[in-house]
Amino acid sequence: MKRNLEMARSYNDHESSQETGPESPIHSPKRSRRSIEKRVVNVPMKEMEGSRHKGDTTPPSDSWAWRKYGQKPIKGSPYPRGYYRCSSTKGCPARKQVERSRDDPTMILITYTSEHNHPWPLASSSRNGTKAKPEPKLEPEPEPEPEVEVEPEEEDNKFLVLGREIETTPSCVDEFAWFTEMETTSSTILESPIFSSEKKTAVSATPDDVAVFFPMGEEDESLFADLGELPECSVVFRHRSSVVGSQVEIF
DNA sequence: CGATTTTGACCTGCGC
DNA sequence: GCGCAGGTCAAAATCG
Repeated sequence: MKRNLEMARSYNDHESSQETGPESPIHSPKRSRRSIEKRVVNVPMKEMEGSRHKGDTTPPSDSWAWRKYGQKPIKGSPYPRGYYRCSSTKGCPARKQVERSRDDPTMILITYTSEHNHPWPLASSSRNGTKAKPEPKLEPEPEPEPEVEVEPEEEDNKFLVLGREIETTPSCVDEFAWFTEMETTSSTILESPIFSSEKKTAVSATPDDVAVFFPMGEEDESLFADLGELPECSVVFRHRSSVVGSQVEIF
């Protein structure tokens, strides 16, 4: 593997092409990490039974296509960390890191990463029907939640955002064309009951915050029960100019 | 043959 | 400023 100046140049090109490139910009090393949101999810190894591949950093299967682009040994951890990029759609900015928990090797730590303007490509991780029982782990004491607290309330297009009932508006849908594109171009996603055409994809918004929901059925709900309070089929993000690196820990 | 994974090099951010 | 650790790239290998 010879990498010379060409390599170094590609980094710069990548950086400069972000402004004019046709594709959505993916994360650039130079981009401030403050504009990157992270979401950490713990998944029991059990969940991985249905995964296509096995391995230390093999992520649990979900409704999204992920392509591995790197793996690194992490200092202090006996397990390497795998780096995955969303390949469901072209230019998808979402990424995730998968590693075994050093404290509990039976747990897989998944860190979803995306730029703050992009929704989290979260979806079911238990499509094989495996019902992992809810982890008895204690929920960390409620600390000031920087994120929008959202509760899925399936009632047509209405949803609760911070206790307020919000209704879907067409303009909101336009704003999330990213998702629309996902639905039409990814067969993987179409397979998911979450994205089935009959189900309404609800989008709600407030002037400052934006939350997107994918209402789930009862069985889906039970599937996600083990994921704590973050239903993987829901997506929360927001429009805020100053985002302090938010990180949500499940469990 | 196209898509995905592996793997080593390189870049960036951060702490000292 | 330097070194380390984490993150990313892309060629080569592998897979389906």
